[in-house]
Amino acid sequence: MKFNVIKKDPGTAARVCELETSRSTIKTPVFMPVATRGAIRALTLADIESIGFDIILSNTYHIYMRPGTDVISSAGGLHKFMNYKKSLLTDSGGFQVFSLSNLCKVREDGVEFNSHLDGSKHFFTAEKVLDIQRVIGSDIMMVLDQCTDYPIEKQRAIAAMERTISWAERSIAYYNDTFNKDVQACFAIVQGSIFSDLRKECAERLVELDFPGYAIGGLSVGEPKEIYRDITENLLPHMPENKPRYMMGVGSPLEILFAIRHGVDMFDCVMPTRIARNGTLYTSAGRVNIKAAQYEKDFGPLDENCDCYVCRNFSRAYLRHIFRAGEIASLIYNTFHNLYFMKQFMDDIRQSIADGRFGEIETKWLRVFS
RNA sequence: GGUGAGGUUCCCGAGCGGCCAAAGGGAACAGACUGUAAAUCUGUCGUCAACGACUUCGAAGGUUCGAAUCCUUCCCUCACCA
Repeated sequence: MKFNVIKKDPGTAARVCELETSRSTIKTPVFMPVATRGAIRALTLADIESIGFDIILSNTYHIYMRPGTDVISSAGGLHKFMNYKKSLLTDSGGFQVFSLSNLCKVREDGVEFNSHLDGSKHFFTAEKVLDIQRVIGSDIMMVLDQCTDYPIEKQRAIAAMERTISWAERSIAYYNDTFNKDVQACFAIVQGSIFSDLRKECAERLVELDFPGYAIGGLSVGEPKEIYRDITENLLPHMPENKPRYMMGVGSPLEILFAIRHGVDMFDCVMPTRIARNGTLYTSAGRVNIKAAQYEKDFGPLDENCDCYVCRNFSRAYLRHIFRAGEIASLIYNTFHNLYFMKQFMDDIRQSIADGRFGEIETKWLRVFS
């Protein structure tokens, strides 16, 4: 993996970079759609390619549980299995430690899971998670971390952070010893919950380990926006400038915008696809709840400033109707539009940084989504 | 024509003397969703000057301190038999 900073915004920490894997070149800031189980919900890969995404995300835990590494290995990796040719980042399963917490137990040397599919018992260690990602063939692998809930007592946040760092130490040693760095990169994850001193400490200790990239985990898990902003703003200066910076699981346009301002390069989030399936759509005028009665006879396009397939062809009234009727096409159109929107949104921001007018574009989007 | 079952709040459907403005679904309306156990979840859902009052359970009478619930008559559905 190669990484270059192309342009820095003079007024903020926002920047345009190029991330090059063996499979594609990714211009950042970038939004990565989520294909947890090897498919973007409701869309085909052709849709993803037509929108123009150069990188998507999948999940180690889910792929490991089903179809399992045996199938993926036999298929020749996840890329071949799903016939995807561009870059793939895989989350480690650390988030599942948090979101499936009733099914798993964190221990010093790893995480004990009960499968959410059949209840079977599994054990993940820092090394095992990298081994699975080796089989998957991810271009960017994530280390096993311990994502914490909000709110959480500081003592527990410290424990989770220490465990995350200790797993990161084992991860980088294993990575350096057994992986081809040109083919697979490995990112560390900063934890520390909502405690700025912990975030700083965690970042500094992880930076010493010299990972190819750094992620921020454990944010947007229910904490107030003020806290998210505070942590982001204070943490970013401690993350290396010459390496990609990835905000995991974020998010909404405003939070992405804020993180970009402070120097974050990469984002992934289920929000655009999930809210699409639940009837909320992003437009150049803000969020539109397509279920609303006010659109019953609104025969105009969803977003007159959007030139996606959905906006060029269907009215709000029709989109509302097929959503209410439970038509599968509704999920497809809604998801397509929201991901198209996210792509345009990121392109718009990236272009503005390149043109030295990030502040102007930031103001525009702030107005739209506030 | 005969016999049986039944008519409940927008719809389906429970309730069968007081704890019933009436369970539970659905629909409708509004909201949430952030490294996906989510095409999921939450709230509202008779009226009003609304911690209280008023009008509802096919219709009209009646019994009772009190009825959607019991009795009488009527209207209407459905099933089977002729």
